[in-house]
Amino acid sequence: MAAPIVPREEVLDRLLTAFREHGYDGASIARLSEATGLGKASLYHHFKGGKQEMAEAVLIQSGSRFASLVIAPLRGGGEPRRRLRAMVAGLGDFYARGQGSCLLELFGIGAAGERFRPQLKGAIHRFQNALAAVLIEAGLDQAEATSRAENAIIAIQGALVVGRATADRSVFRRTLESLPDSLLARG
Amino acid sequence: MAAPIVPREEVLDRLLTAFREHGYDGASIARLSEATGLGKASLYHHFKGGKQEMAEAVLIQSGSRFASLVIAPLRGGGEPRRRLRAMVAGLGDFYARGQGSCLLELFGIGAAGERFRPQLKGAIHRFQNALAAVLIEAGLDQAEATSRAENAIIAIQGALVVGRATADRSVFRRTLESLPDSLLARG
DNA sequence: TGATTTGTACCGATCGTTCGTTATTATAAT
DNA sequence: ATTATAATAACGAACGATCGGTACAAATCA
Repeated sequence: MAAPIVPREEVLDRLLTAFREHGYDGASIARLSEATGLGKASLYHHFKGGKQEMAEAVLIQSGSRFASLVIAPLRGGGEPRRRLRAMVAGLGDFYARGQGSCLLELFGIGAAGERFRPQLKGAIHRFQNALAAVLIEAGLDQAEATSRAENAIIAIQGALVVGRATADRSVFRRTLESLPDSLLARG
Repeated sequence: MAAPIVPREEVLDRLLTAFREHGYDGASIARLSEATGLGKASLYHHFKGGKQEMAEAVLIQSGSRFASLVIAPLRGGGEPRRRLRAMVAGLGDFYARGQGSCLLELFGIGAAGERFRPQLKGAIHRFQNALAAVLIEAGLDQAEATSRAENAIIAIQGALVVGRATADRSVFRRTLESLPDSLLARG
């Protein structure tokens, strides 16, 4: 069998970058072809479902990367605050320090929104549950922990949007830095 | 002159809705034509600059609507908390209670991002300044007021993203409701 | 009438997708 | 060890449809 010139993981990486830069609609097959170095026909060889399957594959890879970079540190041992700081570091990596848009935003728009909603929904709830579990461990009751976890996710998404619109990366950095304190604050 | 069947404001309204639903790239001229009830030629007669001019006009109308629904209540008289609650009501209207995406997100992506960044940036700063002014009046120092105002904007944008991805409108409502308290909290 | 708004047809470019074909390579048969 | 087979990987070219945009004449008003 013929060996792939560029491994699948690398292809998915480049697809992710392209989707992040242009959104689902804006990322044309021509652009995805250029971004991956694969011809259009080759892309369809690997993703028979076309653009939608490419997006789904990118979502899956992105999900497992999020799991290892962000969720895993939350589940690890140690003090809650320490784990939250590890999560913050993971978030910084995952979002390329604020430069990378979130697929939640990009795939939540238009026709893409309907198609990918279940996966987006699942990703958000997994994150929220993992985060709330740490807060409960830190002494908060279930309702408060769930609420704060949701607020944290909202803050992360909002910081990405505002940071991108203003071309100011410090927004994202500052938001991340404030997360552990605001999550664990008493009251 | 031949009287326009549908007034300009109404046309802009429908364009806004279409842009909100599909994003800049996803909103094709055909869709915009269908959404407005105007033929392509009519659209190009009113917006000689094409799609970009339509988007700019929508941004301008959206900006002035935001000014009257959200900014104006902040500048009005009365207690700070009262004004913040009026702002929250205005935000609910402006974003159609969370159903309408924000042009900040939609126009911040891809090619649209570069074109509209100055206007997005300006809109954010006007909002932030008006919000911070109220907080300063309520006794906060400049730095803290500016920071809280930014966090509020981040929360609003984040709530729109998360609410859309999860198809849960209560996220936006709850975020709005919590704004006055979190903005005015002492500490 | 004269100015303006609109519908229709059309443009070249690009969209997502598929076709037909050629390299490359692991496996099976000789 | 050599050959044949089958599978995978890659490509250029083209598909019909739609893209954003334009030309122009009929229709609609003052």
